[in-house]
Amino acid sequence: METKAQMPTKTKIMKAAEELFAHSGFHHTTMRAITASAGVNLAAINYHFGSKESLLAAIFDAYLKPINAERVRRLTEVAEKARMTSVIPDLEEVMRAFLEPTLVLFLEGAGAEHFRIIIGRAMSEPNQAVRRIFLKRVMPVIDILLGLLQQSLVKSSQSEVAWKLRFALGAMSHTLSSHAHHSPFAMGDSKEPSEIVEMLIVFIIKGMQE
Amino acid sequence: METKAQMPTKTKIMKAAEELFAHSGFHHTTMRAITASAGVNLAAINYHFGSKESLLAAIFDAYLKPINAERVRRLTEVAEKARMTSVIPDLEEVMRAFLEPTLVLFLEGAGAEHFRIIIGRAMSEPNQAVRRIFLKRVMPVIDILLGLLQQSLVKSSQSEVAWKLRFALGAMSHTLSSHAHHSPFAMGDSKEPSEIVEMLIVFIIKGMQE
DNA sequence: GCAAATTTAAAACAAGTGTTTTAAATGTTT
DNA sequence: AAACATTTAAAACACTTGTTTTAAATTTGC
Repeated sequence: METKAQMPTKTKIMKAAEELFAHSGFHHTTMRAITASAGVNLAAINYHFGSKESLLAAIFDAYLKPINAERVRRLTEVAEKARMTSVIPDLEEVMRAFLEPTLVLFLEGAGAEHFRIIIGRAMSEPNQAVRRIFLKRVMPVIDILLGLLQQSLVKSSQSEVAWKLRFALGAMSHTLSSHAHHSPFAMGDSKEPSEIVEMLIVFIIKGMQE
Repeated sequence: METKAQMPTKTKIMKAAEELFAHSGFHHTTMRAITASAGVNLAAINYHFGSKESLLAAIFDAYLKPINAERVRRLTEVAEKARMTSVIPDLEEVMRAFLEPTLVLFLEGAGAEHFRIIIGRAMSEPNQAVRRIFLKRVMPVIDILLGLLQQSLVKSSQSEVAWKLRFALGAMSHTLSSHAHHSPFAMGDSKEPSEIVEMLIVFIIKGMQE
């Protein structure tokens, strides 16, 4: 972490923490490692954020608030269209409304490359506090999504829909958190991020279809 | 953890560790918690296993050795059949040969209920040591599987096949590690484990198909 | 029965953890 | 200039971690 000379301390801390949380996980990343990497004083984290957990929550908010707003906006749009035309919402449209705002994390490698690993791992986090911080920010959107999916998948029971969504979220989170070090098998990196995202969406929609 | 009065200490430790690793993750589970739950002395882990990491490796071996043997047996069978009949291996047969031996962890709830959470989380583990222990035992089978998949998916490039497999493994690992506390959304538990497994396999095969 | 392996108890070790404190210095706002 | 917020330095705090040690007890194998 260089090139953050003129950033305010609070931002320097968040950027350094993102990188370290992504690389080593929440628990294994120490306050001292974060502040050392950020080039600030150890006490600065507690001064600005109150605690290590609140720092993570601040990072989640920074990324998830705009993403969630866009997810809700697009899901509402799909729901509205279905209501107006009296046709059940299209599965592909529903899933794209949820997936695409999330997967921009995969496309804009600039600042999001570390956070996408954090969020990709959050769902299966062993640490309960971390999981709680994550779920609190994601559950409301999942509820909206589930409601729409139950309309789209007319032949599937409520629990079948929920399981299909779980399979889909598993594929997505696993893809988000995949990076070189982490990869069980080297894949020809000939693929552009946009191609990977499109492959994932197609995979999920085909899998969910009745 | 009760009902392990007459077990040897080594077994008591492994069973207690399974439960705690599944519930709280590797890093967050302490040696003192394991030995207390097992009802044995703190020093017993280092006496029998040498270290905390070796204890985890022993747990992986106990489950993964028979599973891997069955996976290799079935994958070889499919490859042999394809060779004999001069027909490309069938995608569904290939994936079932890999998935079904794994997913028995989901069916036989008896002893495997904790380990399936451990293995489901292993792939996205932040802890590098844990990931290394896991990958060392899984990579050889993945290599065989990838080789067969590249024959089955004739229209897909090498990297497309690898990505499809990654999506599939994400869905699988996420399903394996799912349990009540961990669930972002309550799903009507009306589904039998065998139904869930079948839904997952169908989801994956449909998603991978060309 | 004897020797070896196992198990226990209790304590200590060395290192690392998040957090807090005190005091001084620096920056920003008004 | 004065008042306030920010940042630093350095140390300490209270606690937990995996591992090791020493010594005594118990069990097991031959």
